[in-house]
Amino acid sequence: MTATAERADSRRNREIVLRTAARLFAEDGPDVTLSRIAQRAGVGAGTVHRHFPSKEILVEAVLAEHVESLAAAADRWAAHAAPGDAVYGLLLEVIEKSAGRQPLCDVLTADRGWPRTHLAGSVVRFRDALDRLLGNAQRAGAIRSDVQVDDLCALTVGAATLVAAHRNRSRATRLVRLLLDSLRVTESPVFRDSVSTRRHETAHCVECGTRLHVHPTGRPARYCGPTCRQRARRRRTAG
Amino acid sequence: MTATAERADSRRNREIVLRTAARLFAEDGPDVTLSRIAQRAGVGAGTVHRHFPSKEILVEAVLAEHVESLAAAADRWAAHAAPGDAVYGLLLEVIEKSAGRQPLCDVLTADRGWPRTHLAGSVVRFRDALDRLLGNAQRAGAIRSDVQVDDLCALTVGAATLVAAHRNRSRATRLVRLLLDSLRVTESPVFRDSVSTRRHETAHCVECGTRLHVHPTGRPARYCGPTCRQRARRRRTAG
Amino acid sequence: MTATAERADSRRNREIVLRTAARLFAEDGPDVTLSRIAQRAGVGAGTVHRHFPSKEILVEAVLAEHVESLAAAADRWAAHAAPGDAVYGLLLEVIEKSAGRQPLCDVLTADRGWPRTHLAGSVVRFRDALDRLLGNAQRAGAIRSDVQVDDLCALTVGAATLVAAHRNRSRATRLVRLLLDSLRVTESPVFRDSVSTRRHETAHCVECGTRLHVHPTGRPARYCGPTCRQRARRRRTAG
Amino acid sequence: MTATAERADSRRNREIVLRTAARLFAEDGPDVTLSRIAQRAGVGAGTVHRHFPSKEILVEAVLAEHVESLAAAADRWAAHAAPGDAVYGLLLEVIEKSAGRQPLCDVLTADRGWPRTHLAGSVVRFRDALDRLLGNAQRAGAIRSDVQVDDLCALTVGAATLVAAHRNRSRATRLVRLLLDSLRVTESPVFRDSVSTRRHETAHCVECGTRLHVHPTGRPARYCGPTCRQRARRRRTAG
DNA sequence: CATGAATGAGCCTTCATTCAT
DNA sequence: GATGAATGAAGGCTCATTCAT
Repeated sequence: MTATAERADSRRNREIVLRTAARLFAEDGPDVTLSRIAQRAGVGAGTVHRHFPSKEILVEAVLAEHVESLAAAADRWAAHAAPGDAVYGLLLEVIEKSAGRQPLCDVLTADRGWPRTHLAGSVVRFRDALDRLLGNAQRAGAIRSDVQVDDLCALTVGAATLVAAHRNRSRATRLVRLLLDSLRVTESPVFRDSVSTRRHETAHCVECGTRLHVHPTGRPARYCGPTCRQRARRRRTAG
Repeated sequence: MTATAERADSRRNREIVLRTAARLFAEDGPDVTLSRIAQRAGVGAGTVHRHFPSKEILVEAVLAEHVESLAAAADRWAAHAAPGDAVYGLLLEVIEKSAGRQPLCDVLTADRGWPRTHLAGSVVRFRDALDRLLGNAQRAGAIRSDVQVDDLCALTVGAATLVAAHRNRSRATRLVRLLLDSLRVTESPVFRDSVSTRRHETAHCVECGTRLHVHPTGRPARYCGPTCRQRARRRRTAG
Repeated sequence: MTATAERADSRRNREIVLRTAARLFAEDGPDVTLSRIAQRAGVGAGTVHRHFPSKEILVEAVLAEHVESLAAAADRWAAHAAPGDAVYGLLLEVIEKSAGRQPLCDVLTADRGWPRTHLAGSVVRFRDALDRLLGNAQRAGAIRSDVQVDDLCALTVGAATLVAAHRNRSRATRLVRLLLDSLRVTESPVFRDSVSTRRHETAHCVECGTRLHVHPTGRPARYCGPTCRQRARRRRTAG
Repeated sequence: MTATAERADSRRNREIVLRTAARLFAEDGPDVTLSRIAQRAGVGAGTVHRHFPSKEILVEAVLAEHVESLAAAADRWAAHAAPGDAVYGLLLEVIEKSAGRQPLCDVLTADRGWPRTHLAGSVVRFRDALDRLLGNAQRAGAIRSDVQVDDLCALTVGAATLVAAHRNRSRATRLVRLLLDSLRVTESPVFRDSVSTRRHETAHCVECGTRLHVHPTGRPARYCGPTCRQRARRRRTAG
């Protein structure tokens, strides 16, 4: 298996370069030099070019991998959560994962011509998955019927930027949750053509967002358990 | 008075360069070359460097002027609008004006070390003005009491990105309005992830965001008056 | 006249770079590096690129100037010499001037696509002038009537190479003169096929070159054996 | 016999690489990359370097093989043709075979320092063989006595370039034959400076180039005697 | 011994900055 | 002051060569 072994070695290098590039792009923006990436990855400049013939292709590969993971997340949420939870859960996950990754914006919304088609495919996969989740949630009455997948993409991008811009990460997250709530159905005609009908019951831990079982009677629970309750108390008394 | 005449000429040149740079940065991103700016401004490369010794300084000057204008807008809203309207109006104006200007994000939130202190001062002025507006609004009960000025800054940045990322500008604007509504007071606990919160009734001019008096019956008004109705019509027919 | 003075300075630089490039191309072939040209010209790398935005453009400029001078020579000979002398004089001058400048070959004969049209124009000018001289000489009976301008171009290129290849320049020149005499009119049949060539019989494996035994009958073998046949097939199917 | 088998395999690989390199050098010039050669040869880059430690050595090997084949051709012509036929036949064969192979020029005439002495030896062998043929032909009166072997080498190189430069291969060949005829003996002074003089009447045996006595009347003789007439007939009937 | 991935020096080119005019 | 040519330090990319598998 000599050939296989060598290929494994090469693939590991590719992996290292990709990961290093992703980190540096996230940290320092898209203007990082290839030499720096190569240096940090511990390989020569030529190795980077062997795996990614041009810088643009490297950028695309990084983005593609990210979008790929987002699409996987969408599939995960679709499989394991109730319609309403799925969209919100996915959006939150995407926002968290994408915070600070500005070029991701371009890729999820605008369609620049990328040298290879791989990325475009991933984006389509993600948008389609998101669209399905959105449809399910709307049919379940968990989200306004006038929301479109483009709205969600732009919202995602904006929220990711918000999170990255905020000095306090946890406040940012809670703010994003508050904003996302705007998408839940209401009777008010904000998006002009919206016709809201039903209102479904869901509840999440105020601290960590875990879904809570809703009891038909009694005071609604705010936390998923003592851990989160205590954590919230600590923050209140600290503030 | 040759000296004075020359100084006037020089100042005009500075203005032209600044304005051209602002336009090109907005259009083509922060990687525009100085030669292009000089060429578009109709001056030589040396002139640009006389007024702005380095590219970073030019970038800072462009940002500073933008933030300056935002601060002025804040003052305007403070002077001429009710507390509640002022914050929302200002936020919308800032978002509209900043859409697509990504480096503005950095400046409003993170404090990168800029070569000259001018920009930092402008940012402080803006934040202070925004803070005052926020306080007024909160005292007037028009905005949640747990919102801080940092939240608003990050929100601004995120919304600006959202608007820039959305393919449909008017949908984006309406989406942003919907999100901003989340900040209005509710009976729900602070930053609660609020499945079971009810939204109260609000309505705003879809053109300028001014709050509208809600009549209990009849077709809801969409505009605050003929001026905005006409403006919206003009945009529709132009599109 | 400040502007004029500066432009004069710049033009001098351009001239220096062009001349240096011409010399180095002639001396060391077309693979000289731009840095070396810049260094020898006593300017920075950027200056070379200001005047000649790409290496190809620089090469073209060098060639164009050369061809330009050849065309001028053609005009000179046409104006000041008898028809017969003019062609031969021009050919000799062109050969002398072009000796050792191999890329000139490409330009006078083959039409590669050059980035700028300037060069193509010069070549056409030269060929037209040469064609006119040729016609005149033929009408005057000073040159064989079956010679075409393409023959002269190729001859020029070959003779220039000959001169450059010969160790003794003056012998080379006299040899070229002798050869040129072949073009003068004779009674012998046109372009007589005057020397016998005999081809010998051999065959080799088209893959590895091993000599093959030639069977007097049957379809000739192309490979020395199954190994090479298979290898060739693999390459063909690999595309 | 593993060692023997391996050695045979290795030698075949060497042959393949050499042949591929020769082809690519001829097709695409001397700037072909080694990777391309390796790829086309169906071997790895390392294999190329095992057989030819540097690119220059590979180039030299290609040239050496070519010159080797030219020397063999010289021997063949010496063995099987009359003195006059031999030189002209060889020159034509060399020219045909070398057309378009510019680096061959350098090798036949100028002595660049090649890393290995192999090539120099081949060149010497070729020049010696050519020299012998030249002497024979001169003694047979088939070629001007003032021609030296250096002249022939340079002429070869020039003619090869001419052929490569001409757009019409068959015209080029005939032109070259015409030029070669200049080397046949005449009564005119050696290497006459001939631009402005008239040519005198000469006639040569079409087969071996011997000068013929020109009768003022009657049909001009084509052959120097029965031998050459018969030889020409044989060739005509064989073709 | 073959393979092909890794290396890194060097190429062409760009562009912020300097400086002579 | 204004101009725009000159500068030269990187940046992206290539490719001959080396080396681990």
